[in-house]
Amino acid sequence: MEPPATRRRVTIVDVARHARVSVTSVSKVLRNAYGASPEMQTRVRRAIEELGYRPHAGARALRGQTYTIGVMLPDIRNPFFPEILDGITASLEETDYQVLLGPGCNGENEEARVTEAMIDRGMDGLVLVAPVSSRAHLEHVGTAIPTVVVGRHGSSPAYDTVTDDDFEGAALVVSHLAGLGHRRIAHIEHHETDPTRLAEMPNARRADGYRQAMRVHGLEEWIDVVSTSYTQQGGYQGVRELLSRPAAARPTAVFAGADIVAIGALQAASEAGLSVPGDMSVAGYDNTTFAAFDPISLTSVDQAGQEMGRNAVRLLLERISDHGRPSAKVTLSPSLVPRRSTARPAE
Amino acid sequence: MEPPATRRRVTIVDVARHARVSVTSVSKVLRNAYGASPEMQTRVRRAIEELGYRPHAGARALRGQTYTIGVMLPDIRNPFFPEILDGITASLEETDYQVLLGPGCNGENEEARVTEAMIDRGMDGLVLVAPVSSRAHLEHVGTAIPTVVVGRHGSSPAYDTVTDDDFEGAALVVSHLAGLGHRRIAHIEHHETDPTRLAEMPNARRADGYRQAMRVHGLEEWIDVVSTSYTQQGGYQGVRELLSRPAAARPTAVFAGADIVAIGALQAASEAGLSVPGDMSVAGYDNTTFAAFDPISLTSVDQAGQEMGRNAVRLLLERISDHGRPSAKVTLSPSLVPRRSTARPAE
DNA sequence: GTGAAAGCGCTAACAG
DNA sequence: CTGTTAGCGCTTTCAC
Repeated sequence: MEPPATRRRVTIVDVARHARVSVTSVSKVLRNAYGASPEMQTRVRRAIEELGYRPHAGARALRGQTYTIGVMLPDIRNPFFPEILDGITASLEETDYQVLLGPGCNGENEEARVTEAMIDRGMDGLVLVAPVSSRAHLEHVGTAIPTVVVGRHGSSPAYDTVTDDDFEGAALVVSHLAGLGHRRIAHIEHHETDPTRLAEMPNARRADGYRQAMRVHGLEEWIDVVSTSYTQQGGYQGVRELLSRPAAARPTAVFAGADIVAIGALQAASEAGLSVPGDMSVAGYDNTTFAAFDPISLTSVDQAGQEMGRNAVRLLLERISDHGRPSAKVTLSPSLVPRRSTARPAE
Repeated sequence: MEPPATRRRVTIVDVARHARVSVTSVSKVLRNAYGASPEMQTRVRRAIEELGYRPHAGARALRGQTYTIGVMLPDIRNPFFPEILDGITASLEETDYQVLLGPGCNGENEEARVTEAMIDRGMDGLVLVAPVSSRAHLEHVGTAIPTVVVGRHGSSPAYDTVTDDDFEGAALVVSHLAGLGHRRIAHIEHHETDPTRLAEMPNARRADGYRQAMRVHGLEEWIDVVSTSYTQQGGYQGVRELLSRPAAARPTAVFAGADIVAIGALQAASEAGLSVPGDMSVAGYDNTTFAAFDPISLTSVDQAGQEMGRNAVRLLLERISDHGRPSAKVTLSPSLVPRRSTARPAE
């Protein structure tokens, strides 16, 4: 089966000729720019319609905008991130902007490859969700192109920031569990050593929030953090480690730093013959659809991902239209969603 | 905090000047084109390195390639699709190509918006995963730009195709359940009315495969298809409907057309007080990480998503380098992964 | 083997 | 309000 040949693209010149106007006028109509009479507008729009014209983004990139927003998600498998994405795409739906995503990244090198690819493709703005890159790289990106960093603490003049109050979110979980009567509450965190990330990444803030809340509730002596990673595997290993201890040192409740971690934690508990919440309470973070899944029914912290996405777009569009405006930071408040995976500890 | 000003980009002219050669030579080195001496190559590469030059994709788009591959995924929440994506990105890792994803689509209009945006951005090739668009639109896309359609049956001269043998996959499930002694095996499908999609979409093929396999096993009289959708909600509704029947007409096993459907099915069974597999066996399709999750342990069909992605890239690169080559179709064989959610029916 | 120059489709400065 | 035109950064003839 021979593939059919491709036809030449319709250009702005074709439209201008067909509408019997200049290319400038067509360009103005395309960009809703000032200085095109209503009748000219309708003529041009009709010609565009009739010819099926669409502007070539590459050509636009050389002179102006491409009407493209790049979004970088760290892990497409983590069910929390689609929420942010939904907020972003919904906000952009009625505009001329198009969203394109980078493929999942794990590590600074891949992030750099993706962000640079987006810059090279003349994108008008970037939304970076929970990037792990160094502060210096983020500022490099923010300097080259309007950028919003989502889900990372610490602000910069070079980019805007939208974040959840992870410190408070962790406190909500600890308060909930302490209120149920738990004392030995353990936390499974994503291991972090880099000093910048230790200060800025959500996982580090959740661990800090956990420690602080434990102190506030007078549970200082039970502070118990297991360092693995924010993956299913990390949760599994974390609970295995907790269960390998002498019975008296085992926690009655586990606060997993993310729902995906809680999944692995539940798996390890199940394999060890423990019932949840009978033998052990488990709480997560992100309030993903998985947490709401009835047979699991995981207590979790809701971060309002869509709201984060909407805010990111608002800031980004503001900055695109005014490159000079001072950088801004938006912090949203999380809320706890109690479900059946947490209950009073056994006597 | 005032954002710092952006510097002018390094261009090919800067590189040429710095290396004391012509822009033509630099261009040749960039594209590994014929006609550049080894010493010229090293000089140019050194200049590129020293200046931190990266070619502007928009400018390239006007004359040649952009080294960008667009991937359209139908639903970022379905955990099967990341597998395909992994196969794609892994195959492209060592090349100069960059992958960009379209945001999740639901419906023909959104798909058209995304595919056209990708064409307008001068992408070199497209991988469309389980698109719902009309055949005509797919051919329109395939005519404009090298395209591989993944997970959809029916081939075309305008694009290449990679697909799983969904018909066989469904048969594997039915054979497994029939082998366990089940007679009343129900199937939850994604409702489809469009004639093209009825012939080409995987969900329709799975339903056909189910019916055919039931006949082969002499279970014709128990054929029982519930039409909902390939979502968690669809699975939930499907089982609710099955359970609303008189006891004698209820199935002892349910074949959900996708793991995400099985999730909802399990939820409905759980709410109805049924144990799985004690009171009802449940099987899915896609072998997602969720299926392997121990507390669930869902019997499922493995589609080798990464293999699909790798094949898609291979076909795409072939076609990019030879637009005229006849279109190809690759069909992969699925395999069954039995787990604890299926067992012999109760007496 | 190397380089000068045309031109891809668009935007924006400028002239009318 | 409308049109002419230079030029964005690159690839690609076509001379040399």
